[in-house]
Amino acid sequence: MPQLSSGGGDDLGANDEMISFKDEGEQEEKIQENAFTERDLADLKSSLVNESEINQSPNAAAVRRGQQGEQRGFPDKHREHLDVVSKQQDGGMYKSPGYPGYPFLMLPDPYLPNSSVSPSSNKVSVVQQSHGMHPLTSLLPYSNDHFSPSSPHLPTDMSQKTGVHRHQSQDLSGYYSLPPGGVSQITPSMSWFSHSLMLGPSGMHPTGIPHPAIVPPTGKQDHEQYDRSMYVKPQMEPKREKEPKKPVIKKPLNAFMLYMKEMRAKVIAECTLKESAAINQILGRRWHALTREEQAKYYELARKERQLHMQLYPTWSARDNYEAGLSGVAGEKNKADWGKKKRRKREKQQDSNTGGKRSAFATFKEEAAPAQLLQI
DNA sequence: CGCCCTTTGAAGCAT
DNA sequence: ATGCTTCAAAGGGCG
Repeated sequence: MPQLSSGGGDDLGANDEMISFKDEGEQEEKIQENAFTERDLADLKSSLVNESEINQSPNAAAVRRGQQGEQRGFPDKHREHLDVVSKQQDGGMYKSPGYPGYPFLMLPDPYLPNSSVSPSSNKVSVVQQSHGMHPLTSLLPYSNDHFSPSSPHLPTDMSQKTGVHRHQSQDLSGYYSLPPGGVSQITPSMSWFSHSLMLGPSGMHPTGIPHPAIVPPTGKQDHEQYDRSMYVKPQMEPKREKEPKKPVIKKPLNAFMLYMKEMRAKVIAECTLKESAAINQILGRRWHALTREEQAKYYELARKERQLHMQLYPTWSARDNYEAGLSGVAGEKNKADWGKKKRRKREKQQDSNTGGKRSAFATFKEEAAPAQLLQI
């Protein structure tokens, strides 16, 4: 996470990051900044008054987030808050989940332990949603009641302590049919997860059907790729003859990623841009413009995804994907590649510090009249 | 073909 | 403890 600016004054941290952007969208930027500064006081107050405003004070939600510093502080604060909340709800987190619509809670009965699952339903679910449509999207728009304990869908024994244990709970395995040894055998990755939740238990279905989350370790995995390879054409892998590569369990999506997934399509529709880098910039700005309450929804979702991810893959570590890289194979070569990548990044940073050449994309941004984007 | 770009946040690693 | 790095998604651009 972006390091919290320790109150170091610049709270518009984004400014630095957005310099080139600012040129283009100065007007909009100003408007937004003003709005932020205006909100600052109120924001500060509200945060001092009650960090649980999310649940308790809808009005406070109107208070928008302030400058970057505070914005950056929020997630942590909020996380604390969420922890508190989850502690409060504990024992009840999955018993009475805050999000009725959360995939976790959307497990269709057929996927519950004693139910049978029709292959067809599985197949359908498996199809990647139209791009930009995160499976979670269906949960959104969230309403306040997303935060109110309510769902009866989950078994009481799903409850857990806030600090989610890394070991497999019996209950879960019951629901997700995790193989006893674990994770290495099931490898849904996160789209994964949301998918799995909607589909039913786990990437590896009780029936043994793999999940789209299981990312083939063949370089950049996109959904299409694993949707196809994992579900549609299981037999269509001529290359695969080599040796079964270890699938990659992907990182759970963080709040912003979830937000992006949901909003991307919308943004793309609103402006005709397709370039992800540009879209992401817009989304980043929009993210900052969200109210705390709005963001809280995503933080909460992300937290739940992480928890479920931990439960599904107790032994998984983000580190696995470090060394494995996108290839999914943790070998010497990949370690080497990893090193290269690392080096590249450092070089890049040095470059930018020393006023290195600008990226082609920067140029694109300037030329592409981002005013259009900024409006969005 | 495969990396880059771009965003934020989580997690791992290095100091 | 703090700061840096990588990786999550996405898809056009580019060498």
